[in-house]
Amino acid sequence: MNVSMNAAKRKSITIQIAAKKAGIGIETIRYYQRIGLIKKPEKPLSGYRVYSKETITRLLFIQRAKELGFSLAEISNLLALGDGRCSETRELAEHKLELIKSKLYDLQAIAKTLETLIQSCESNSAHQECPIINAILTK
Amino acid sequence: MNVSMNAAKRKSITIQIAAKKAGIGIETIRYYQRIGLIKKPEKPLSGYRVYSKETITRLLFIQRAKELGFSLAEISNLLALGDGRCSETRELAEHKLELIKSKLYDLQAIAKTLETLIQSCESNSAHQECPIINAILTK
DNA sequence: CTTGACTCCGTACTTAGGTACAGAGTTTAT
DNA sequence: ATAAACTCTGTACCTAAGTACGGAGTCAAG
Repeated sequence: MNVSMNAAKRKSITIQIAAKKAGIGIETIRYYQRIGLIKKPEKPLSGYRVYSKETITRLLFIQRAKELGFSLAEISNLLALGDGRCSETRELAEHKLELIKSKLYDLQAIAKTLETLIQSCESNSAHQECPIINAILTK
Repeated sequence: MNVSMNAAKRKSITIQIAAKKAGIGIETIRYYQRIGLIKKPEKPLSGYRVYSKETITRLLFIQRAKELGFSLAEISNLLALGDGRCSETRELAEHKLELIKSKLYDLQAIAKTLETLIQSCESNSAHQECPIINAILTK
């Protein structure tokens, strides 16, 4: 037991701390390691793996990109691109934006249809055949 | 071999024909049977199951409701409600509409962010650090 | 009457993104 | 020095909505 070990003891980032900092679960980190999205820190001959700030940053990047609708596979691509291939990154983003816009369009149509159905249901005070069921049946 | 068998022979609806009419795959029909979403037609002691028009209607209903964003579990509920419980049907539809609206809202925010990122990337003619990567990193 | 197409049934596999757990080792606190 | 808490590893399990497959039976045409 020497001085450097004492220093390490005080603040080395274990997987639990890394998970907390990144706002995800431990098992999720292990899962990301399994699929190669992040790499495992080297394991000291005996003891626990220690996580670096870079790994935390990477985990936060992954969270953020997920919020933007990227899949883990796409995030993997983004991370592989890194700096210097800005145009490829942009292409990925543009493609994803197209998909999102198309999804938006579909969802808007669906919402509109549902709203119409609900309205017709509300004005169905006679409580006859349910207009929603009927409308779905007779597209 | 009698007269009624001849009549049946000419146009009985086998699973393949049912699938075609409903615009889905055979295996999907079997899957719906497995999860109890539709029931199997009675099987003649020897021979193939014959599908009724009602089943086709039900399959079409399922397709249509799926397009409206209902899950198979929800569709199962819708079908169980049937007629006479219009208000329950309306509640299901209203709940689903809320979910869809919230999804819409999220997607709009995502699209806006992505658009901004792509624009900043386009004006990055100096080809320095990729603004998209940076922006995701420094949320 | 045989061949090819179709059906039935049960089971296993798929994708995406995790989540859970058992058993062994390690570290920390008392 | 020992118990509690944590980690590591591998493997199994989960949801949703199918898809695939193997083997046996059935049906229709030539």
